[in-house]
Formats: sequence, C-alpha cells, structure tokens
Amino acid sequence: MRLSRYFLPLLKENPAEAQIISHRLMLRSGMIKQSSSGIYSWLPMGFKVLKKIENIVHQEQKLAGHIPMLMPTLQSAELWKESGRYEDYGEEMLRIKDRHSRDLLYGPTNEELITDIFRSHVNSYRDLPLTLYHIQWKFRDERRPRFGVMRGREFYMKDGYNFDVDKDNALHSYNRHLISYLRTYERLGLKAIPMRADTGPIGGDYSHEFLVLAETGESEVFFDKSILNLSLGDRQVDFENKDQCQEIFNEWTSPYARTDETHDNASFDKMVPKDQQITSRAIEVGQIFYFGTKYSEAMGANVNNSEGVKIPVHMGSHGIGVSRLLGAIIEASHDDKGIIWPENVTPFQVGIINLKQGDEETDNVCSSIYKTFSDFGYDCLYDDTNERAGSKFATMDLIGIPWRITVGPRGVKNGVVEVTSRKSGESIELSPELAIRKITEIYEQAD
RNA sequence: CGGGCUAUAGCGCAGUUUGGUAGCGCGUUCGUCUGGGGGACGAAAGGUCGUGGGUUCAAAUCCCGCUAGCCCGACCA
Repeated sequence: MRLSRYFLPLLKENPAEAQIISHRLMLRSGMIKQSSSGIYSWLPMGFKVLKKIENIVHQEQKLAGHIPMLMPTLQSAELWKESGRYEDYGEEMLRIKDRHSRDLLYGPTNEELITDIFRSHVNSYRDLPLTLYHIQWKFRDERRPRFGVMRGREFYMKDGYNFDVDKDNALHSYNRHLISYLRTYERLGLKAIPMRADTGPIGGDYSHEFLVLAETGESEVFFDKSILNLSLGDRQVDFENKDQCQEIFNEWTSPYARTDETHDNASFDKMVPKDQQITSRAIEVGQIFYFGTKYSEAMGANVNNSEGVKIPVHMGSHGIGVSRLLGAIIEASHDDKGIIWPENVTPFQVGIINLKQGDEETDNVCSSIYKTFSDFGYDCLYDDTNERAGSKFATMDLIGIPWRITVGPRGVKNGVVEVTSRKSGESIELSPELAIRKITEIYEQAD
C-alpha cells in the first residue's frame, strides 16, 4: 500500500476522551473512531489487525479440532426465557422489539442458541464429542464503557461450546480449550496466565480466566513468579490425547495464580515463597467454563447413551475477546513513540520510508523494493508522501510497523538502504536485495 | 446506577468570573525555499459556540430543561 493512496487519519495530539495508552494509540494511529459510547468503527488499519488476530484464533481453534460456524447477532427472546436467563441477565442485555412486537435481543453470548441447534440435530452419544464455535459481534450494554475497545459495548468475540457425554470428556474439552488458548496468546506475542476464576452469570463449576499483565489492567492478580517461565513453544500437542492435555493443564494451573475475585492470602503464603510472589495488574483476554448440564437440562439437550437412555449432555463455553486483544497487545507492546506490533499481527510487515520523494534514483529504489514485497505477498506500507523525513519516521513509529526500510539519496549512491527494527531501534545498512531477504527471513521464522 | 467533570474549527485548548464584532497552537489548502527524527516564510479556507427554551437593546458568557462524552465507584470478554 502506498501511504499517499491509503486512508490513515493520524492524530498528532491525544484526544481528550482517551485516558489509557492503547486507546490513545488506537485513536492517534487512525485504527478506530468512536461512533457512540462503547461502539467503534474500525478504520482500515484497525480492521486489518482485527482480521489478523481473528485469523490466528481460527487457525488455533481448528487445530484443536473445533468446528467454525456463524450464528446471528440478533436472537429471539424465546430461547432465553427457556433457559431462565432472559430475566437473570438484567440491564446488560440489549432488548429490541421487531415490527410485530416480538422480543429480540442482541446476543451477549450464545449458550442458548447453540444448545437449540444442538438439540435439534444431535440425538446420540455417537455424535459426541462436538465442539462448535464462531467469531461474531456481541453486545453488552455496559454501565460504563471505557478504555476504548477494551471495554466496549459492542465487541468481537470468539465463543466456543463443547458437548460431551460425561464430565470426564467435558473436562478434556476444557483442557483442550486451555491449551488452544495458550497457543493463541503465544502466537499473538502475549504472555497470558490462566487463573482460577469465578463463574459469574454463565454459571458452572470450573472456570479459568486468561490474564495479560499490564499496568492499566482492570484486575488485580496474584501469582507464583515461576509461571512466567512456562511456554508451549513448538511443543507438539495431540489434542485428542487426554493424558497429554491433562499434563499440560496441570503444568499451567498448579502454580498459584488468582485474580482478586478468588485470591486468598493464606493459600498464597502457603503455596508460594515470599520472593516468588507477584502482585500485579492485568487485563482479562479470555475465559473458559465447564458448567455441566446447566443448559442441557433446562433446554432438553439430551442424547441417547449406549444403553438407549436419554442423558443431558455436559457442556462448557469458552471465549476470547478478539477486539479486546488489540488493546491488550498495545498495552503490552508500546513505547513513548507509539505501538510496537508483534510480527504475527502487524497490519504491515514492512514499511518503506522514502527520504527524498521526487529524487529519481531514490524513488526507483523504493518502488522496486515495494514491488518485490508485493510480489512476495507481503503487506508493505510505502511512505511516498512529500512529508519531511522526521515526520515520516514519527508516523512509522506511531503505527508500529516492526521493520522499516529507509531509502535516501546518500545510501542509494553507495548501493545501500537501512533496515531498522521498531523494537530495538537498531539499524543496519544492506543492499536492497539483502534487506528484503533479511526481512522475509524474519517473517518466515516468526510464524 | 450513585458521585464528580466537560461540551467553542478536523485535533488540543483560551475566552464564560465582570453579557457588547469568536481567538490561539497543531492540522488542512496554495506558493516559495527546504530535505536523515514531527522545517521556515507568505497567503487562504474552515465555527448554527452540543441542543431546546428563558432573561436582555444585546448571550459562547446569566437562568431552566434536555442530550452526548469523560473520570471515580459498584458490575464485566
């Protein structure tokens, strides 16, 4: 993309309404525009990142054996009356009437809808286990939306639902989700810690939240420092293998890690030596639940077991806040100049700065690098505007592209361009060919 | 939903106390000079002062209502 042809409405100053860093940077870098309280338009660059994150979430879900689908945003109130949550959910649920005065609602979550789909089509234990998921817009009419996309009213969420024949199998699904989430966060460049959690309005017996450490987080968390050393890396995971999944689950959940909701000082002191205890702020980026037969009994989602007896299925639900992740990633990865995108989610893999637009040789080198990247299928942002150098650098730093190629007449005379890492700020001079090769090698390793 | 605050040009703000021709910085447009970390000079465009009513010869300014937004708290992916 040539910057002169793109739509990237940057702000030089911080908008007054934005208080936290990710919100400011998202507004300043032209990723989002607030449309009303807690509701945002996703401008081209924000949309690009959102789709990248969504794509990674899809890949990891499918890898874990979960099946993608799509349910509507508007749901009939009938199903919610059946589960009893139409009344329970309260003011957070946006209720709508259609022209026939039928009660509709903008879905805050999908347990009822998915259970209805399940009971209509699945009757036998032979069809289990089954995990369905979708990534869809949700609406929760928050009392106080804030922090930009971190606590919007409309938000984009992956939510998945598992159906299993018994508790043992359902807990395997639970473990599978935990692992697939850990993998997802790692690919997004985030350190997310699973913490034992309350179950809230979803209900149920088991729940873990995933928290990313950040000063601006809404939750206070307490954990054993050793958990920070855990990593899945390129470990081979067989999601069908119950024992292996259980082992990984144990590895990640046995060290003490709780949010302020479930924290208990006595256990903390008992389980974790003082010098290993960490207290911090964190952002919740996902949650998994096992709630047994809560919905299947209320809504009659039964299957025949091997003896021909109807039994309610065991279920769980699992969510990742996809739009919130943008905020969380920025909170975890920025400096005073702007965003620093992890390679896997960056809107553009590489940025080209032309230091002297209009200089024939410099223009030619830029165009040729740009064309090569485009031919390789890379998203490359070429700043071909007439801005001065300082302004172009500031823009690239603000929007956070991880790798930058700087082309100026001085270097071009010597046959070199400059490759700069956004993260370290370090630059090296290379020929254009080697510069391209270096960057493509980095991205080949990154994924 | 309780408490606090704000609303004036695309963004950031002054002007409101004490009513009297709507201002500044950044950005935008045009021109010239520039050209390796948010350049300089010159010119220009851009505002029903959130909204409805009231007081007044006169309202951004005073009074009343409404709306929107932000912050703190209680709730949440």
